[in-house]
Amino acid sequence: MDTIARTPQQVGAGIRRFRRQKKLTQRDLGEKMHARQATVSKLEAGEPATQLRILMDALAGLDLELVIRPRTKLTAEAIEDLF
Amino acid sequence: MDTIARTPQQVGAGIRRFRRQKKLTQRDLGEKMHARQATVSKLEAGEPATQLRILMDALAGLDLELVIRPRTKLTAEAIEDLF
DNA sequence: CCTAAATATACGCGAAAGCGCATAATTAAT
DNA sequence: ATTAATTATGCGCTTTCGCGTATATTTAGG
Repeated sequence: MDTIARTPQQVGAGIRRFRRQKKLTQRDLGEKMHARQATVSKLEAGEPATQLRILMDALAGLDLELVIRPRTKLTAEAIEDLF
Repeated sequence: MDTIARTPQQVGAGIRRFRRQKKLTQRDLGEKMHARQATVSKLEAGEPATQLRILMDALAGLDLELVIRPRTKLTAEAIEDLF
């Protein structure tokens, strides 16, 4: 359900997962957050220079939020999530 | 303990909170993540154009991770965290 | 108080974002 | 197989990063 992310790639993958779960296209999400489809594409690809604003706007558009917390010891299940 | 973030400002505030908890200066964190003290300053200030790479490097430097999850209904306690 | 430490801010630079616009390339559906 | 839908990429442009370097400004200690 929740997604753990430690790299830009994992952040992008998480966004994509939730977007698809809500049956939205990149264009749909882009409109909600006033960004181009191409920008959503780069975010989901894990482009490391993506701006924080883009990430937070995407999260808002998907009704998601971030939690910042100490790194957890990875369980077998969590390790799967990283791939 | 964990920090909820829905805006760049809240992300920055969370980073700052954890950094101070670990008794690190912006310079210390900057060295760990190969970034300037000034860059850490902007991240913590919630500069919305901060790059995702900078955020993830800071989290790694503080041994933190992100969780992406559906927005929660805010409890009284969580509301406090947002300020 | 005074000073040292920590944080915020500034300038010039090269690199790259996100933009509008447009089009490949890939995937899904019939 | 075809076609439609979705996603990835490209170009020229403006904007802003993060960098090195340096300096205000604020905060914490003695």
